[in-house]
Amino acid sequence: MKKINDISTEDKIRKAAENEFMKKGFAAARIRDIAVNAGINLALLNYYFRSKEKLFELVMAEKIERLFALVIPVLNEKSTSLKQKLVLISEHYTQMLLDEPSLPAFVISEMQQQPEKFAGRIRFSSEIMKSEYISQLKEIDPNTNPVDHLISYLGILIFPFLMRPVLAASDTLDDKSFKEQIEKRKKLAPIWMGNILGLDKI
Amino acid sequence: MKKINDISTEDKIRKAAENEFMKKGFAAARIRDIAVNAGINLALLNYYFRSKEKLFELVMAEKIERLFALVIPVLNEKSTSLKQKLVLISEHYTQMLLDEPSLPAFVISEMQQQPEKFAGRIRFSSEIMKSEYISQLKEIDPNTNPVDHLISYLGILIFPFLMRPVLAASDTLDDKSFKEQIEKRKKLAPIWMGNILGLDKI
DNA sequence: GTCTATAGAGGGATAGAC
DNA sequence: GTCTATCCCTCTATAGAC
Repeated sequence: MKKINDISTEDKIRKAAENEFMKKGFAAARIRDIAVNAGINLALLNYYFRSKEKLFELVMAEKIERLFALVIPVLNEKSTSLKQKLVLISEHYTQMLLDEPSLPAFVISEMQQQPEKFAGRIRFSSEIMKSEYISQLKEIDPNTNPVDHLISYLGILIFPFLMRPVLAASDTLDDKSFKEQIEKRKKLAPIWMGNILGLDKI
Repeated sequence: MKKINDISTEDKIRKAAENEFMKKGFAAARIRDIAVNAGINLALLNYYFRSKEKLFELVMAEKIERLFALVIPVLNEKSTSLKQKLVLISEHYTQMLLDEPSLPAFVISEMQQQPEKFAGRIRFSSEIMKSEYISQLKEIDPNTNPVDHLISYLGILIFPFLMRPVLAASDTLDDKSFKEQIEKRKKLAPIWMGNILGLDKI
């Protein structure tokens, strides 16, 4: 038992596991390294979490939530206009991604490599189809495909973070100028999406 | 020595390596499995390619080329309009991605996990900045950021393939309906990008 | 060029003392 | 709860016969 203000051993391991898995992915991650970075040893890690797999699933569940659940409350909000929703989504995602830039690549690559693990865990379009956002979109254009548009919007917002290694390899793109570029895109993205949806024509 | 029409051992290994690396990523891939799927054994694989690392780099180099180089000739073409370039990019990428749907997730995740290997290999924005596409874009709006727009466009085109496991997990999205959706997006994407760039206002 | 056999290292997991 | 020591398996890579 630790002092109340101390970080519990369990949380230290969890935190170290996040770093390791996010940096190297499941297959390349070493639970030995997680233990060292948590300041404990291998046996104790297994005492708390039973196996590498179980520890990974815990981390992953939280990351998925963080990546996808962000958008749901915004889409459901009754008091905001479509335009406002676009602005809010851009702001929320940009902030979260600047805080955790490698989150999308991590989730995407693990989803690709072990889709079994995600079977029950993602409820995406069902929640979206019932949202306020859909109603507002249908008002503008009854034939529109809302999931399609949302994918495009998330692509615009998230893709720069996936391409960052490419940009960094060709340009000399340091942290500062990347962040500047992202801040500009944060403002532009809802306008672009408005153009796609034809919002200015109303 | 094989018959001329036979696939050489080297190519059999290469092909099997592609499958294995694309499916599991570098860290989880097993050269034993590559050897088995190539119809040979482990020792022979090392005889041809020296090491797992070297084999991987060969595969990766080709995949990067396939993913990024596709867009360069289109951007450089002097005889096509901006609108036509958008259509061509959409068509080329859609066709390539339908042919090899897991290519982007593979490249992105390996880039993230081992950026060292890509240092010299990607020349992206330098080639783009000199292209015909840039001149045409500057005519419309001298203040536009062409790399930014290109990232958005590639995001729109590529992101659905990265999200596919998500879509498959929530909907029941089979191969056929995914392909239909992509074919629709192929036609819509250049229009959307035209809206973003304000092409219809000219 | 192609094989069998094995060296050699590293990783996940557990036994058992404290 | 936490540690040290170790088991045991799997993987890459190579030696050496054919």
